[in-house]
Amino acid sequence: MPGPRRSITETEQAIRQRLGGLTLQREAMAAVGNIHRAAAAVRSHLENSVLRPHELTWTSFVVLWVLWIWGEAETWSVAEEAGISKGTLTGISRTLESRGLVARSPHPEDRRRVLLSLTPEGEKLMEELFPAFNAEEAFVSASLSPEECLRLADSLRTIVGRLEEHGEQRRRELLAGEDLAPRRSGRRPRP
Amino acid sequence: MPGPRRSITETEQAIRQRLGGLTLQREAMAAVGNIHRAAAAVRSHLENSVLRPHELTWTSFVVLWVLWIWGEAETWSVAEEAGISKGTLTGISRTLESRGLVARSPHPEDRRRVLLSLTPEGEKLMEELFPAFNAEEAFVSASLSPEECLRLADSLRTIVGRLEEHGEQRRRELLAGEDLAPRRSGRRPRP
DNA sequence: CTCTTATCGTTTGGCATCAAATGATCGCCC
DNA sequence: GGGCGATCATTTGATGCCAAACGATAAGAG
Repeated sequence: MPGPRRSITETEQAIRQRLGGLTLQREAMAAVGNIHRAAAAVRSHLENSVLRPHELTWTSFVVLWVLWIWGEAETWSVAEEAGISKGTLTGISRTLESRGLVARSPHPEDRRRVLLSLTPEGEKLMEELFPAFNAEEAFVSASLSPEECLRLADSLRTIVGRLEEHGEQRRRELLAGEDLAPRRSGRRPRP
Repeated sequence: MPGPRRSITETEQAIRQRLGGLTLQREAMAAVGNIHRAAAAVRSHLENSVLRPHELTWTSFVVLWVLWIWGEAETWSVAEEAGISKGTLTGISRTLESRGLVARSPHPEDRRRVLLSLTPEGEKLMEELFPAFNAEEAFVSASLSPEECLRLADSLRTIVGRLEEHGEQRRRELLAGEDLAPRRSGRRPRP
């Protein structure tokens, strides 16, 4: 563990000094700033504890989880439920299929679509893994009371819901006047 | 926008059905499950609104932010403050340096270390960009009252603090008996 | 001084991730 | 039933990201 670490409180004091003159939404800044930090910390902890022996990443676990909860489902729906893009899901599900945890089958009525489901081994893994995963969820939030956990979850849901509902329009408004440089990422059109 | 989307509440009903027989920490699950979701949503919104015209990712913005708040700092400290690994910071700071936003200078007393700081252009950018960034932080959390924002931030800080304090020991305990396969990622020892 | 050990930042390998392009297939209209 | 646009999963290219290996330097022991 490296030496002198600045506490979060110290950080916020430094911010206050630096921004003393500016009007700003301090509450919003505190909330948003900590969401990403907490997400990274929790993800790292879970990947390096319960998921590590099974060589699963956070994302591949979430995909298994979605299939466990919802049963057989179409890929676009799994991607949305897991919060990843369809392209990412293609890679993840290929990996999980090669490990025998996930099965892919063609949609009976539409050959463009693909259905994903857990194999029996996948089910077995989740039945064994999920209690351990949940125990770690409990560990990371053990300093909060159940009521605080629910309030936390509720606030986060509110934010997600707001972005799902109004985010796209907001971005359109903000970027209306801009002419954006083409993104670096993404496939190039063939010449 | 794709068609029938399952609401979060529907999801949680399905979970209850699937896990009806298992004892589990539902509050913890709700909290952890939503942290990652909210973080991804917020990050995506900010990258695709205020950060997009400046071609900054979330992470590179955070690095600029840390340097803006703390001034000149050593790389390990910036990495920790930004919540990324040293290796990632190397790439980020190289990019930011090539764009003239960040300067690197050798430590006066130890030639292994490197000091990072904002260039005047970097400073100028942050003075202009931060208010817009903060306005979007306010937008994403506008459905919450200031008190709810503070409570949210506080709960998240509690989780981060707990993991910083007890996470490593917990992982050691959990993995004590396991013999882990070597990780897929990471540099290979030369033969 | 020489040797060893610790500690920097950087490099490297592998996966995750996204968005746009792409090809396959479907639905519809005439 | 032939064609045309919409919609699906996949491919592709670039970047983000981590952890371990690595080279350079510092600090300590004898």
